[in-house]
Amino acid sequence: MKLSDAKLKFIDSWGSFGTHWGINRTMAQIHALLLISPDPMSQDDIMEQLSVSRGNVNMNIRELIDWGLVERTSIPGERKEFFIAEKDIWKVATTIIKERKRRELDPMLKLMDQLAAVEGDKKDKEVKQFIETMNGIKRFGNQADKMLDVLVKAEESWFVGTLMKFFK
Amino acid sequence: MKLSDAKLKFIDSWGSFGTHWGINRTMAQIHALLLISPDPMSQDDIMEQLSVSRGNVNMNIRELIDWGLVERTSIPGERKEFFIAEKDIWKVATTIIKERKRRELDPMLKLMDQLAAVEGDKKDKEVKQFIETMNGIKRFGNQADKMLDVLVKAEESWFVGTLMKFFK
DNA sequence: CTGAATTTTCAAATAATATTGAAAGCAGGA
DNA sequence: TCCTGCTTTCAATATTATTTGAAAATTCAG
Repeated sequence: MKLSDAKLKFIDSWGSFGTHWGINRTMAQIHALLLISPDPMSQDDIMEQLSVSRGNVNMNIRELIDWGLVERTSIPGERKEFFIAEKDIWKVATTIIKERKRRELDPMLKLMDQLAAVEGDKKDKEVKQFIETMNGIKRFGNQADKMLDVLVKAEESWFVGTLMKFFK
Repeated sequence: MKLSDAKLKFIDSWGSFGTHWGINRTMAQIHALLLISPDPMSQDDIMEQLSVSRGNVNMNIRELIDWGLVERTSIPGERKEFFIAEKDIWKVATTIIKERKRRELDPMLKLMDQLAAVEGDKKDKEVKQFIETMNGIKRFGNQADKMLDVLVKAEESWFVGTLMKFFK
């Protein structure tokens, strides 16, 4: 397969992969494009490569920066802004985990805490099942939370070396 | 908070939580409803509680069964089918992990294998960065894959007891 | 300060996705 | 077999999410 085809295929797949995980297609595609680009790219470069509008690129780049996956950079002599992606996949993954945990898991667990305090007769099977479900989610969520914290803080080398050996 | 309010809140939140993870709102809501229901529910029960159409309930229930999160059951004397959700959150989570791994991670890694074999001069920085990115994703993906396999096979008690202690 | 280059915003248009509901399908009882 | 109650399908419709593009804002060199 030629590089140009492989690039297209990768960008396309990373895009659909993203949509299955609640990330919009263009954002994932821009990320893919920057991941495989050895040099910084401008908004115009991205617009051209992906055939999307300036506004779209602008918004999604901002989002990527917000997530900590992309950063602005400048090229001496150029007026435009350029962008570059974090290339270390381990860092990419831990960044995403950290952000999603903060944005979604943490608030969810907070809510479960409130809901587990529902009033009502704990002998009533409706009430009982509800509380049990909330507690189950809380328990699991807190475990996941702790585990992800450790994972995110761990160095890749430590993680791979020690944990993998431990695991089998 | 009253049980009725808490239920609504939970169903609603589980629904939006789902949409952030590539799961459709109604499917997540049906799952939520069944999770907190101590008794099996029929399609009609679900339609009524969530105010959605029969077709919608039917399709999403099928999907949930497909995922292994819900199963059909019957109530003696009743002609209708009833449905019940797996209540053990640990099992729910490992089922979801297993399925998503199979449906998304595994195919992605297979693709990366193909793409990493791109033809072209490995001295060329475009080719080099592309291959490095593919390899990075593969390496990470394979680790995640192995780790998730262990996780999915592990018993909750073992996992919590041993791994958590290890993790500190 | 001026104006050209660049970036940002956001209402409107478009595209993608989910939902409805009526018709078709199916299973069991009489 | 035919009827009845229930389930499934799917084209039409509605909803939600994404994208566009032109105007406004910003930046910066001269």
